[in-house]
Amino acid sequence: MDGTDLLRAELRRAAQSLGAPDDVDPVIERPRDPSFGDWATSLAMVLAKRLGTKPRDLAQAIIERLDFARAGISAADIAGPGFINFRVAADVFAEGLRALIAAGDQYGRSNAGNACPVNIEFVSANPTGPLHVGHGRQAAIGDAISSLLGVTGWRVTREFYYNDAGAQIMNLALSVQARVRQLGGVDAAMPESGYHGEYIRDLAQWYIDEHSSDPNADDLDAVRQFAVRELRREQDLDLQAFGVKFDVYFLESSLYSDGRVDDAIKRLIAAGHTYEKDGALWLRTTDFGDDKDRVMRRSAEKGGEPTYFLPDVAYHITKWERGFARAINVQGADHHSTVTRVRVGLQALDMGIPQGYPEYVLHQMVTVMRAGEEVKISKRAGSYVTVRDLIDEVGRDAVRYFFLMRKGDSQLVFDVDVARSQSDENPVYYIQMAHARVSGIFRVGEIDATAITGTDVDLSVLSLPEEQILIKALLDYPALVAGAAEALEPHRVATYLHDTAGKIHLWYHKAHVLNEPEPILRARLVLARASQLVLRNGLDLLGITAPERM
RNA sequence: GUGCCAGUAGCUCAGUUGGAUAGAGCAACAGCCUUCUAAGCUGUGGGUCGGGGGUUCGAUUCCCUCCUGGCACGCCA
Repeated sequence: MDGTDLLRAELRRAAQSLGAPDDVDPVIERPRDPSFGDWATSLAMVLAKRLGTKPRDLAQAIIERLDFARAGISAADIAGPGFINFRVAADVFAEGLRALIAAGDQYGRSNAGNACPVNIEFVSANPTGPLHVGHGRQAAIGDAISSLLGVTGWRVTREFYYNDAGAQIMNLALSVQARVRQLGGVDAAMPESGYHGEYIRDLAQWYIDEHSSDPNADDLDAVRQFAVRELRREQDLDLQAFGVKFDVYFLESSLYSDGRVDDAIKRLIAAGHTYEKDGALWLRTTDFGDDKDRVMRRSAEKGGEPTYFLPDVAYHITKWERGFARAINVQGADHHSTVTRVRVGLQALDMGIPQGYPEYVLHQMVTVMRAGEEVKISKRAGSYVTVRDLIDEVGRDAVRYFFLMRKGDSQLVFDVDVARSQSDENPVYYIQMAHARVSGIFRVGEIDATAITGTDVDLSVLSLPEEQILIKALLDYPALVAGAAEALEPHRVATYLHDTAGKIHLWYHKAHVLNEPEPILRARLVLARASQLVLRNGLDLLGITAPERM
């Protein structure tokens, strides 16, 4: 509800009376320059050619057929090549502000999702090391998307998938084993593609401390379980420090232990899209648009094990069968190649899963700069910046905002030195400061903000340009949230908040509240309360705190 | 070679799904604290929207092509 529904309906009616087709859908937007009006439409320019008239003439004809009262406007005029600019009737803003405050922390919510269950998988780091900056970006984006879908009416499950089976885990176990033996004075070699991070040495030491009966780490299975458990614990601490909570932790190993991987093979074979070649079992993914067929199960001489893509398919079958009509995977762009394969694998089952299932939100890589040089992120080489490092250095709120302020599909340069040295000038403080300032009005004035309603207050005295601009921005919030949720783009919220915070600072600077004459005081308190609520709700979506004072 | 993403101010990035004079932050320069927080505000300078074609009333946005950077293309995960 952004208040344009009535206007849109009126425009449609007027256009149709002039011969426009039934499906005409007028685009209504904010004019670039606020002095043009409150809303604008390009309708006349879009329709002019089809109706065989000049844009400005058509605009005039449309205006003449508009019922201003029903559309909730007080004026309409033609500008430029054929725009129609509208002024909203004064009481529309006043009613909007009252509705905003009445909604409180519910302001911005909608019901687009209709309580439909949606699974959002993110982070899903292998338990082979601490979470690095790339995981941080993913955690911030995934959590924010979850929140966005939550407030737009979806029933959200946040899920973390542990790849705790397979070759990488074996690598991890062998790496720890080698370090244990080295600590014991044995000249043990690290595995070919082992993990060289410092934390492996720590793990080895802990293993020795806790397993006195196995000083040489001969029990590889015990080493593996120990390492996975400890690293999961570390990752949990990282996520906790970042304020991210998951509803479900799904273990890849469970897919094997409860037979779902085998089951997936049987179902794919039964569906008839498989064949054997060179001793391996293949899936004819080219039938579904892939550029080449994929191996599902290796040949005997290669071990006869399923390839990674099979548990991926089995895993996504569980999402579908657990009732998630919608599944969203937030992953780094380096996982791009899995998108087609997972979807194609699900299609090959012929079990009615939609073609675009699951949806993917791929974010581009994070480049870390330190001391003017790029830090290569490599778990195996052991050089990278962890999420915990960043949080310790610049704070949780700033890290969250930094990861969310850019579009996911552009690369992100995280300069650790800049983030640290300029933490006081990080944009997030600008937003939080706006919240602290309007909160300060209530604190200093000893006024209960929650008692503000706006009823019985004459809001027409909010006539400063800064006030009109701010009111419009606040009333845009629900549409902004709906758009960001639909596009799965939380950075829009970050951009909006920064923009709106600027309008609040401007207003705060220009217009005093306390000690003003009663009518102005009362009206401005309403605007302060509305500003506070929008900032608070928006920051909450991004997982960022809204301090009352700074 | 193929596919995906990106290229916008000195730097980092937005740009409401094709609209009006392309915007922020940082950096630079000049100002504003007896008044609810100066972590703020005001002003100045800064652009071939990577290049070239096309589509149309209108293109940073859509299509084609080329250039540059990133990622991915395995019986690795």
